[in-house]
Amino acid sequence: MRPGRPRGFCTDTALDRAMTVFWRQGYEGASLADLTKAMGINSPSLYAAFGSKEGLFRAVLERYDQRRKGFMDKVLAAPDAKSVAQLFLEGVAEFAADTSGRNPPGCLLLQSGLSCGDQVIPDELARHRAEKERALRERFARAKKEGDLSSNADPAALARYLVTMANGICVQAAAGASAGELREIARMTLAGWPVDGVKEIRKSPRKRQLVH
Amino acid sequence: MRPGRPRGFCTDTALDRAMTVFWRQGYEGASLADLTKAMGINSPSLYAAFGSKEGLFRAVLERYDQRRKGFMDKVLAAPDAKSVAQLFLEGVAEFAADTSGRNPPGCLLLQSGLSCGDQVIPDELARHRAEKERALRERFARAKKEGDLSSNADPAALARYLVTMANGICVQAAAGASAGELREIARMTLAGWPVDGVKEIRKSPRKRQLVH
DNA sequence: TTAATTCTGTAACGAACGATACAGATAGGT
DNA sequence: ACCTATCTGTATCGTTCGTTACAGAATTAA
Repeated sequence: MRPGRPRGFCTDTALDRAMTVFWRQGYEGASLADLTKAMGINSPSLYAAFGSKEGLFRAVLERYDQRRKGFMDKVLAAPDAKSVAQLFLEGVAEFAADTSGRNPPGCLLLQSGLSCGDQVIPDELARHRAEKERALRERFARAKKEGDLSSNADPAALARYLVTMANGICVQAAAGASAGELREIARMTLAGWPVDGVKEIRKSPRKRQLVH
Repeated sequence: MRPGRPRGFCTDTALDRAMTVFWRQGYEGASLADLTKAMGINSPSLYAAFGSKEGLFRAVLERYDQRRKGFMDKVLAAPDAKSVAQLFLEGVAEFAADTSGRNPPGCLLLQSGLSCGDQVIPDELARHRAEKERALRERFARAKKEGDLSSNADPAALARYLVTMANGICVQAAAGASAGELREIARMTLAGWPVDGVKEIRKSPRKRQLVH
């Protein structure tokens, strides 16, 4: 064991509590006073452990990814592209509306800093979101090779479409939408799962648009 | 004319410049120094005209709605529900990616304060977004009465679905998505315009889900 | 001209911000 | 027991925040 006085708090617990504050108030709206109070520590302890407010934030983001990894793994392990989409969207809808735990509604990767005085924060968050899009894209590319996605499907477009809807769902959740409403949005999206639609629109785009 | 020294700046121009700052940096990330510099005035002028930072922000929101009213009117005037959806989503995609003017990419109603230390700001923004959802909902209810939307369609769900996707598109735009990518997302959504899908899924939900 | 009114620029206010200096407390290594 | 290393709490740092006091400039009304 390393010499010196041992740390008097659990790092992960502290990060979870800080996460709630960033989630609810955003990066800039979360003051050091708010954070230290929620984490149950004083600022010198915070700075010794995480270096700075931005350092704490990055640690929170890592912790978040770690906590969400199980979900993404389950989604990516689904047997086919449509199931991946379904698990993803329904899971996001469920997660975004779930306030049973410590988490506010919505998604940390959106709420904590869509815009900031310092562009570094939104950029970092966009990178984390893009990571999930990349995972979906690669999963769909595999699905295409394995044949459960048609040869003219566009994995990149499908992944972008899904994360776009997922982000929209999170925004709705942050604005107070109910779990039922979010589930319905996911269901509507999946009902129009665009693989067939894209094929169709390429064959006869005008006709498709005039059908009601 | 009212006595006293006349105002030395154009209110609307000042609001437009302030809008850009709020849009890019968010409500809390936009300091008074940033705002007065962009607006080309000193703080006493700002406070005389708008009362406070929050007052300025609310004036900016009104100005934003005013500038976007033409778009929503055009959307709502479309002849049928599908056209409304198409004009709305394609318009949002175009608008969110358009940086030819002063506007940053994305949407002010999201970027300026999805989360804040003071919950009043996110609430106010959510109210403005909900207003557009309401307009779409009422338009779809009319479409249902007029018969160009099937009798089992849900206007509220359709409106919620559309604004959810629109918000997602704005998030993607803020993260740097290209106009082409956003247009494609809009196209994919419209290709799966869920009125048919909802009808279908109610008749045979299991079957629909197994088709790839 | 004078009085009344409103806006402008300078300069500064108290409060809150993120970040730290420092001394005391608590551990391991020898 | 002693030195070194790390963490904790108090108390405070300089900066920036939103906001305003004040005096001078610019206008109308009489």
